Amino acid sequence: MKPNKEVTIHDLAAELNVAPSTVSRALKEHPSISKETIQLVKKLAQEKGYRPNQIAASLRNSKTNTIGVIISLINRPFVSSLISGIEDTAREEGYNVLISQSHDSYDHEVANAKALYNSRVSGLIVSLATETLQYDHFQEFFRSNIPVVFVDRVPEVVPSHRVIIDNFAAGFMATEHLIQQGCQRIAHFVGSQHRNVYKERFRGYREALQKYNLPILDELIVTGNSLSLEEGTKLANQLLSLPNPPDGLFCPNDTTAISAIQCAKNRGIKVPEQLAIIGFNNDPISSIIDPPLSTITHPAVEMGKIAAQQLLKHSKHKEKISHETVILKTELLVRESSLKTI
Amino acid sequence: MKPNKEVTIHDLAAELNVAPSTVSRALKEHPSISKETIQLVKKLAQEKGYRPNQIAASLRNSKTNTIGVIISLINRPFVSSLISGIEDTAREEGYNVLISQSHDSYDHEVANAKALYNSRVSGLIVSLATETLQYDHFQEFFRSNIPVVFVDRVPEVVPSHRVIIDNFAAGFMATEHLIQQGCQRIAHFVGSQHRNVYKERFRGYREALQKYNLPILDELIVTGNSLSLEEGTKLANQLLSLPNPPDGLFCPNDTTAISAIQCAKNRGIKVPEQLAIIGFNNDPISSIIDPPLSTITHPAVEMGKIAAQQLLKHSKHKEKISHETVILKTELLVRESSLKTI
DNA sequence: ATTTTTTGCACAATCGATTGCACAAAATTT
DNA sequence: AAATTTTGTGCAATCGATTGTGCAAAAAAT
Repeated sequence: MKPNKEVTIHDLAAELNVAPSTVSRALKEHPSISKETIQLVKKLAQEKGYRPNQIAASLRNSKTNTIGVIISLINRPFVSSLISGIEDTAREEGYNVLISQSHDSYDHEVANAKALYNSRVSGLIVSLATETLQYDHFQEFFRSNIPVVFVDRVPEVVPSHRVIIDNFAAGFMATEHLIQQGCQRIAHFVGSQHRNVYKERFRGYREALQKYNLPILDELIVTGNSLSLEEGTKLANQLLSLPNPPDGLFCPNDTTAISAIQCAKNRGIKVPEQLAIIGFNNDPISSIIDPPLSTITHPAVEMGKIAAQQLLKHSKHKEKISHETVILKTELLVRESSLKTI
Repeated sequence: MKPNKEVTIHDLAAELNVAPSTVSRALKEHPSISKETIQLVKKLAQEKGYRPNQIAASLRNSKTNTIGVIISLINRPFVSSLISGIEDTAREEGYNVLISQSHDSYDHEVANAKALYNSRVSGLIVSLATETLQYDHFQEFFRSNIPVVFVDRVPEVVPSHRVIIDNFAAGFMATEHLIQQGCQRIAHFVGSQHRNVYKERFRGYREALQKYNLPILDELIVTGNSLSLEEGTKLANQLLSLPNPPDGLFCPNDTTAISAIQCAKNRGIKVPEQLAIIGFNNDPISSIIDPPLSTITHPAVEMGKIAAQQLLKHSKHKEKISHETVILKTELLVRESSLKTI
């Protein structure tokens, strides 16, 4: 008994007095191999516990059956749901998933892209770092015909496969909802304007105000970067310290919306009566906080699934040209934090 | 210009009129290669954009520099933090991270273990599925001397590397805290008794009661399985419908503690005055809910980092024998949900 | 000026699976 | 019965990096 040794096709071949090539083909049920041989090979493979060595196959085929993923930080509700969707779909199809975090840093993103490229991933799913402004680090993938699918935070200039939501429509919808609740002075936390998601949500906000003939006031538009809980608190305090504070607030994520709710409570400002708040993402926390947070649903798991499906489709069929963009549905989820009337 | 072709050491070798083996050694600064040659090779490698093919190296070395991870569900605060820690540490060391979700199913866990084994991971980090009762699917790793590190939810019978917290002490601490707040009838949501984490927390609960001469009452001990938000609500309702309801509750996770708080609020039961509640994990949500939830801190990110470090250590040094167990600190985090006295 | 040691590099096998091509035996056609 | 086609396998090269062994040239020792 030599338990440490892996069984290879050569071992099987030797035992059956056939060539390794025959074993290889038999295992794949190649038409030019007789049924009997196929039976024989498969039976022995089973008995001896043969496991195909993916590495060897990968080397030979220059294909790894592995999907690389670059995201900002796993440790965020939206992101972990996204990955969950990717992983489920990929594994069903026999693909592995290699993940890497950019920590929202451009340098990390570049390094991770290189590492994944060197690992010869079959495809790449990327949600861009906040910092990223140029996209040269994906060129090698394009050149090598390795499909890249961008999700959620996508480049605006690079033609590419994308799976996104309609951030403009969602931003518009959120703002319009606040207007319909009677808000007159609606504030907005602006995220990094390099990123489509925040830029578009902001645009939706502005267009909604215009449609209803409300002024766009600079003092009500405050700019954030990380949009973390801490930053949200800072921004909220800034707004609520205004001589004429807002009566509505559209936050581009739930995290800062939560900050705002807490900040308002601390200051004795009633939500939604004095300040109606709506967030974005429908994080689990949004339904827990008091008052429950109105928000925009974001189909994170589905987005991951579809991104993986797209990737596998392009990976298999080698459809090089068409750059597909899939736009997923979002919905306005009205809870108490924005419900002034009734 | 043929952009699709990858540069190999053979290309470099040909151009410099040296052997591929020399190039290989030069790139690794092997002592038997002259400084000048090393310079030359590195310069050309740089110029031609040479990228080592990990696959080829993996095949040759039977080492992939890839860590496999099996967890229940990425999409949970504790788990995503754990992975985040693993990924950061692994990548620093030049390792890739391959993730897979068991969805708390034994069958999935087995399938994932096989898939990762076939992918020839250099090591495996596992947090067991709730369902898992036997551990044969890890035998191949043990036999092949591939290090396996269990984290948080670890097998009790299999000798192995582990990174855990002292669940018994934590459970004791949480319960003792409630007792010290004056609770007399302390309830507990019991998780799956196959899993060390829930078993030990439960044991801590019982021992604390005994130490303070409080009775262990069956009616106050209700058993859950998924310990989800929904299940928590069900269990909480069950408890609060008792003729003589509890005045304290120790939940083995924050999720069910949140359910309990909301459930109590809905029934007009005051937390913590009528029902003091403490959770476990210190999920982000725990500080947001009203009242803020007392809980036990769980160093998820650190746990991931240490698990990865342990793995890499064992992977590199081939220290086969010693099965190390690392126990991380947890702390009682008292917030309002359990604070009866001043 | 020899002999011995050191230095620097090349050769060739190896990791395990894949695949184009060749080729003998069997089946079919004339 | 001879010629042709089909069927089933084997051979050998390939993917790209690694490494033990061997050998010539340069350096050091005699």
